[in-house]
Amino acid sequence: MDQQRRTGRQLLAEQEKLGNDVVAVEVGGQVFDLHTPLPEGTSEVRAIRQNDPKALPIIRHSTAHVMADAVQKLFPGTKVAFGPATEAGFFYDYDRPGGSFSEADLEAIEQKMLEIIESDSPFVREPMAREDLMALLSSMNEPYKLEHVQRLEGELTIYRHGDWVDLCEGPHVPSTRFLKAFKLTHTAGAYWRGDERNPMLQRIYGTAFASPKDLKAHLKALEEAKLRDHRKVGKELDLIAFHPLAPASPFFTARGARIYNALCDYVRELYDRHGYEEVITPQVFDNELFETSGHLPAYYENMFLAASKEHLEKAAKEIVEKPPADVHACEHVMTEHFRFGVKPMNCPSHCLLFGMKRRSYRELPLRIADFGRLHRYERSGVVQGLTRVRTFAQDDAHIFCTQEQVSGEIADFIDLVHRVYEDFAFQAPKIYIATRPDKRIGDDAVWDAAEKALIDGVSAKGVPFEIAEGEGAFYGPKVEFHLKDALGRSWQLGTIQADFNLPERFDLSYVGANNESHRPVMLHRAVLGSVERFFGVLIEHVGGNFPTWLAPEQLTIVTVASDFDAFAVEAAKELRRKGLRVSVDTSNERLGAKIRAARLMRVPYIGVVGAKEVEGRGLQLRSRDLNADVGFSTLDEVAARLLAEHRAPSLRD
RNA sequence: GCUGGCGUAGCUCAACGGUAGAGCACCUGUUUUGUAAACAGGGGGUUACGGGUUCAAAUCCCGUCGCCAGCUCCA
Repeated sequence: MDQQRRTGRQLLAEQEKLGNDVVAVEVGGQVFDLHTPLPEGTSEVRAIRQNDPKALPIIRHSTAHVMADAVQKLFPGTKVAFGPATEAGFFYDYDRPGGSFSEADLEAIEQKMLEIIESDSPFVREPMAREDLMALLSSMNEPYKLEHVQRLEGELTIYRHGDWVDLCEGPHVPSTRFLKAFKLTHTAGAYWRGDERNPMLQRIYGTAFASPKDLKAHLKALEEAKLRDHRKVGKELDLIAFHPLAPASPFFTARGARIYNALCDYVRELYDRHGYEEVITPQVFDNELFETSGHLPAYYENMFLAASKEHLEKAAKEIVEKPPADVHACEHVMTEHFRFGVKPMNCPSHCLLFGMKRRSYRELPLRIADFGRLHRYERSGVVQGLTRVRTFAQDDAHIFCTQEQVSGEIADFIDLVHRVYEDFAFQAPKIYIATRPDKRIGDDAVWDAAEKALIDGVSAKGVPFEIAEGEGAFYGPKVEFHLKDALGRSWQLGTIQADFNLPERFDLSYVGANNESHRPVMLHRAVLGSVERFFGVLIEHVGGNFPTWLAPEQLTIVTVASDFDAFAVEAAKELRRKGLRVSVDTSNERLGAKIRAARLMRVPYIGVVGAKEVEGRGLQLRSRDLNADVGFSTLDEVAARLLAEHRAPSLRD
């Protein structure tokens, strides 16, 4: 090794900074193994120690190698594919001749991994010429790695530990003994290279940390997150229900509907202040609409089609009289006769509405809002609680405006989104700009303009964003606002999308100041996004403890004994007259049991009524959020206190 | 849709080839109660559905439906 290119280990040793907790080194933002020669002339390095955040992906990736080693030792003939570190741990994909891995297999693998870690085998990096590497992978009978190497460019390296070898660019921990805390968590199928046309491999997920303490904390956090799962909490609090006869289609119970409507009413108040007009549009349309909008060509597999008996008869008749040549032709005959489609989005009907009248530039920007129910057919494997359903409503609106108005509308909308998320005490959302997908309508020049409009609009606000390549809607690019659920899964909620395509397809126009006809731009936007999804994420965010302004029941009045029931009922009536949501528990239970019941339902306030309260015409009030008895209050004081929290924070006077 | 797992009372779970059970919830009674569970009694199940194996199936096998974790796809 030449003098100029020393390793991180050598450098740190010279500087007496080499502890036994150093995992790797960082030079100018790049991470190297301790034993890898650093770029020429490097004299300053930063040691990445075990507790450094940058150590985590290294530890996890190295653990993935050890897992793959263990798997191949235990299950000969198993081939390996990819095995990266992820946000929460790592995985490795395998092609196992015998099929999948069981729970028992995972335990055996963990045991074998412990042996490998115990052996304290150094990870060794080895640059290799392409031909040698391909020969090596062929001899190892690793077709996936071989295929991968053919796609790779630049310097190729392998990593060894013990007798195990993997095509890998590193970096890795110095030796297996640095892996001190790991757990294999679950298995899953995963397509090779993420493409569903490819064979499905077996994936084993695991996680690893610098110390057993960190691992334990992580596993505990996962357990706690599970307790917040909106499917569990939503059921416990009697907010939502599902029935097998309506798969992926939530029922909102009376309590859940209260919250649902409170969310919509909240948005309606904002609409009043931001110049939106709410409309109501049909559910089912002649499919000609969806031909025009592009949904049938580009969104067909997500649409529910609807047919009447007459349509079915006509289709049947044609099929009997002129039998179609194949399945495809038969499908065509049927869809030709199934005249109706259930709307999957509101935009087509809003285009119809815009086009029904001669429009003036004076009307623009025209902001049309719609809580219309949408139906989208989602494949059975993708649905999930409230966050991915087949029927939902959005706090949807379409803004028809001039080119010049676009950036102003985007800026206003971003303000609106941030204000709303603050009202729900969410962290600032992560913003993505989703660009043109492969499956799309419209010319590239139009997409160029639309993408530029969004990027300019967001940039003007100075908020950070990332580009999500190819993730746009089929009709236009999107700005997406993402929040995470209790399990750390990220969901798109709000969005604003620039659309130059639909106005074109619907031939929309307005009369300008110059008395000439112009094409409007259309912005699709939603703040909550899907109300269903927002509800689900919100349940998890508040852990079922809905703030007073959303709580289905704001106050439960409980009586100490049945003698006081009459006053309790009277008090509830009086408070309800003031617009509060109040219930009375007159069940034949002891006070403690009634309090417990109300607390389990996460009611923000509990009011106890006994002899003293009847006499003073008030309640002994307990606050859920303060977790304390707040003392005696007259009914007027109770009303004032609750009414102060009765509206969203930003709407309070 | 794909891979794997799961489906027993309203809920949480037991029984894992040999008579379907518990706690909570529910109903009825007793109790009149002061801040997280009073006591007693009672009702409730074609073990998701359909088929098969077996003297015997909740239990084993096949199919359908649904749910869960991922993958692919998306608000």
